Amino acid sequence: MAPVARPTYAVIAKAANVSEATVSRVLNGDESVHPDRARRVHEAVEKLGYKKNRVASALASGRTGLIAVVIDDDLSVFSDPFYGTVTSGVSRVLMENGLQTVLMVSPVGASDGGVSHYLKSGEVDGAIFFALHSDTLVTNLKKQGLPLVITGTPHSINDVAFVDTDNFGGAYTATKHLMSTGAKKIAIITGDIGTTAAKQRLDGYLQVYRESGHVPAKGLICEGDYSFESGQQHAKKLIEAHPDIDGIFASNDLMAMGAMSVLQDMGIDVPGQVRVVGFDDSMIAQTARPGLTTIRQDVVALGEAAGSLMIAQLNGQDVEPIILPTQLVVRASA
Amino acid sequence: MAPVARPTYAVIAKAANVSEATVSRVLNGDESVHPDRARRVHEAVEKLGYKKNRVASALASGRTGLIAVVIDDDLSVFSDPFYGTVTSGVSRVLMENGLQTVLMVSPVGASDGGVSHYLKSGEVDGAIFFALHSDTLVTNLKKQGLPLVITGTPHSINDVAFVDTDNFGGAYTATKHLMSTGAKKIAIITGDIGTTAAKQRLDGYLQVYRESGHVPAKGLICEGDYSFESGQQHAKKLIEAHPDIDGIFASNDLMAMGAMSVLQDMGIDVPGQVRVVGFDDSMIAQTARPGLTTIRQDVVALGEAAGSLMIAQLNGQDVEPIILPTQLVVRASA
DNA sequence: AAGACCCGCGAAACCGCTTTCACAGTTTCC
DNA sequence: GGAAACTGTGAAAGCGGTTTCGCGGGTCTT
Repeated sequence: MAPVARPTYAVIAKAANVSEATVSRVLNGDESVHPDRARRVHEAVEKLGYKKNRVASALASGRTGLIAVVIDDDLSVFSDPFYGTVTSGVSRVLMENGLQTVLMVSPVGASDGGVSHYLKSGEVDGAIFFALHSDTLVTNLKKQGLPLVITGTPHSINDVAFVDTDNFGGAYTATKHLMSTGAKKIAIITGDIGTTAAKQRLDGYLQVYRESGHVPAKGLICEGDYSFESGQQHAKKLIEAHPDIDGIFASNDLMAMGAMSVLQDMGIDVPGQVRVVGFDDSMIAQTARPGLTTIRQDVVALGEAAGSLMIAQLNGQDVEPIILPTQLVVRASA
Repeated sequence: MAPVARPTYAVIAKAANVSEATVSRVLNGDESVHPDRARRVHEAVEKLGYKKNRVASALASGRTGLIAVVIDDDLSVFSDPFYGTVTSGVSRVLMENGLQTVLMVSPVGASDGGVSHYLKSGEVDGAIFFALHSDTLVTNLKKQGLPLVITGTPHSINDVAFVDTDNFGGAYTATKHLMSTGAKKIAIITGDIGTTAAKQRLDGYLQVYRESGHVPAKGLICEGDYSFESGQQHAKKLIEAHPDIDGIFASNDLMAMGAMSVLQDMGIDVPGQVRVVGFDDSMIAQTARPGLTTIRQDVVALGEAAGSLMIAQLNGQDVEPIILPTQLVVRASA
């Protein structure tokens, strides 16, 4: 396979006139080697173009230099750029620290099955999960001492590192913005309420109402599922039941777009009659007509945060959850 | 780290009362072991919950079970869901074949640098590249005998496996559709012409003209760069220079959306006065108003094809490029 | 000045699996 | 009936690093 046999410690050791143990020490940054010898080793490495065999290194040391990124197949990996974007952020940070990203797109399910086995086999030094419906696998791995990071706030586990967007704050800002532009009767179309993100966004919305001293009228809170279609359906129902609605906060851009399309079809002016705010600041928010006012979350930064949390854990540091701020992006829709 | 020491061959061998060599044979599907002994091994494996240590296996056999997916950092990884989607398709196929995906998002550049080193170090059994600007690294690796697959048609290399969408056919269909719905003067906004995909789509467009016996008027061919803004700019210029244009084929949905937004701003009816067709059938095509007529490419299938081409090569089979068909999706814009 | 320590370094064991090699025990063939 | 050709199997030598252990020599104590 490889046309040129790559040099090994044996070769370097001979060239530098030291033992293999010393080569190992030098290459792993052991300070206790005499500078002269260290220099000789470095020169030999340089001259022979030596590159450590990571596999052999992994076997001997027990550290593979691989971090798994596990994406549940249930999630809408195929339509939502979110996962790819976060993962690229993760990957970059890991790479800068000499680690590689192993991507596992698979039904995660119970604590057996392929993914689980793989993770338990010690073939990775850590794992980064995306928001999962079940926590069992994670608790399981946690018990095994595998460094873990979760992207998205976990349901029940509280002793595991995680990163998330400030969903509450973002939703709060969005709703507040609707009010401050004059909306009085504001509906919310939530995401799949099984996700913590959807719950937190709903809470942010409710908080604004609470502070205003009012209570959202019955039926103003609709449970969507993050899809375009659910945005359409709920918008329709909302308008029929409450023709005087003047604001809609959708928990993601896609549902916001669905809602806008229905409103426009019904001849309702956006933002004249009804203001609409989404969440994500995805591509569709930018290309929409009218441009969709929305809450931007920095998805790359989310991935990078997840990566650094992993690095920190591998270095034995204690880690705190990271919550990233959001930003209101005002366009034409509200 | 691991709370429970995992069993090794030594343990299995003792339990099954055979040698370690035999355990290895059984676990690697060597037929020449007596069924009774094989059964004993399997029972021991089952009972002790044995799982092979892939690292040790990799060291001894030289096969890591890892395939790299290399995405050039130049590419718009962050905005375009394309890469994530393809990669998830790749990952699924590889996983089904007992391989893992190592994701490398990095500036690929010359034939040295991190990625290059990693790939040359024999730490992966193969690599899948996304369309790259430079072919040098690939030719280099090819020479080393590393199994390679390229997603997207490569520029110059012709002895390397690749998968691609039928860009020519898709563009041909798109343009033909514009003509068949009555458009006479059809412009094209191409993608970054440095990419083969953009070239092929342009060729498809030209082919329709050629067959119609006409020649596209000067200035009907604009070189965009796949961005929303470039769609806007070129649409504006086109309308100003040729007010009688009645069809625009944009090489991706994003530019098509840019064009549509400009047209609408100028008070030009789509599709009444100008018909617009995009390429990709991305989310924005579905959510656009009017819905964007476009060419669907099956991105997941593209990834799966890349994966299978890799598997085939690892099995020593000869492989042919795979070109996936496209499909016209008619919506309101044309 | 002698014992206690410390430091830098090499020998060698080890990580867990794969694969070669040789050896009995058969079977096949002339 | 004996040489030749197989067959199934275990012993052992790797794969290429990491890490423990102990040694020789220098430094510190007292």
